[in-house]
Amino acid sequence: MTFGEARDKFIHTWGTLATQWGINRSMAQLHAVLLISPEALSTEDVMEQLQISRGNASMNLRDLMDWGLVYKQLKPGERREFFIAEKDIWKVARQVAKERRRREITPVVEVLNELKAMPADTPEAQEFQRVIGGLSSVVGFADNTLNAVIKAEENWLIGQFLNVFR
Amino acid sequence: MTFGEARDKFIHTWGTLATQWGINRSMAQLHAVLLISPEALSTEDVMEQLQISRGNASMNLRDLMDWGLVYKQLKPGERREFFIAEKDIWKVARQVAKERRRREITPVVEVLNELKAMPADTPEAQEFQRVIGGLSSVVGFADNTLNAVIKAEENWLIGQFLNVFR
DNA sequence: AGAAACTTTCAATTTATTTTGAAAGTACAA
DNA sequence: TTGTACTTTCAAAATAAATTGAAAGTTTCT
Repeated sequence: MTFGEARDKFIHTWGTLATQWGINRSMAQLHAVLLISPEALSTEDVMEQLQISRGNASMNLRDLMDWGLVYKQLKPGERREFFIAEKDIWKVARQVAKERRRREITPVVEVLNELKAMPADTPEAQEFQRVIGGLSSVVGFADNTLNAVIKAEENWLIGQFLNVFR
Repeated sequence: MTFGEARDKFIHTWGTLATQWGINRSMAQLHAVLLISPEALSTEDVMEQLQISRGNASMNLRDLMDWGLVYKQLKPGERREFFIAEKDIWKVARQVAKERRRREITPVVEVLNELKAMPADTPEAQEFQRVIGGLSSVVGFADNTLNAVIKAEENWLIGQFLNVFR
């Protein structure tokens, strides 16, 4: 396997994983390209490397910046903008955990808490409360796990689950 | 809020969360309906409650059974099939963790390991290896966390992250 | 064997998401 | 203030995903 093949395989694999978890493929692939690039890249660069349009690149780069995963870099004497990815992978993980928690988990926790306040006065309502309660603890676990990632030091996290292996 | 409104809100919220994490909305809503139903439901029942077609119901019920989240139940004297959801929510969580790990995480771990074997003989290849290495440990953490859910007792899991809160 | 009561499949359709590309916008230089 | 070199926006087009519904399949009963 040549380096080019390895790079393409990585970009492809990362895009596939992303779509399976509800993230836009182009955004993930753009991120992958920037992650493995030693230098900052221009919009033209990523357009060419991924064969995507200017509009697509512009919008997804902006989303990546919103997620705190990519920074704009201005080079002196250059009018166009360059982009560079956050290189600390654990910081990337913390950032993703933070955003997904904020956007997706927190709203669900709020709805579940609201629903918990409903009376359990019929068999249906009783079963409903049982399910809401159970899901609350599962979602709470997910929420806490994301929180752990957000707040944790890298070493603590890596160690945290090593015992699971042996 | 009436019970009907609460039920609808739950079904809607669950469907939204699912799509955000790459799971089909109908499948999640079908699951929600079965979860909160005290008795097993027929295909007709769920078709009516969610206003979906027979084909849609049939395919998604099959998927739910493939995921190990729903069981077929035959009633004596009834020709048609009834469906009942796994009621132990932590078992549901274990099952989902197991399936997503198997379908989505494991293949990525394999590709990352394959890519790790590439030489780091140029600046590009060196940066590439740095990224692959970092992602391996992040994906490894996710993999271990899912594994913990899969293997753990409910009580252990709930306790595991309580310290994060205080 | 045939009919009744159901379930499954899948090509066609609909809906949702992503992508494009050109117009509009912005910033700088002359 | 005009031109140049860019970036952003967004309506339209393309693509992907989900859904439908009717035909085909299955099982059970007579």
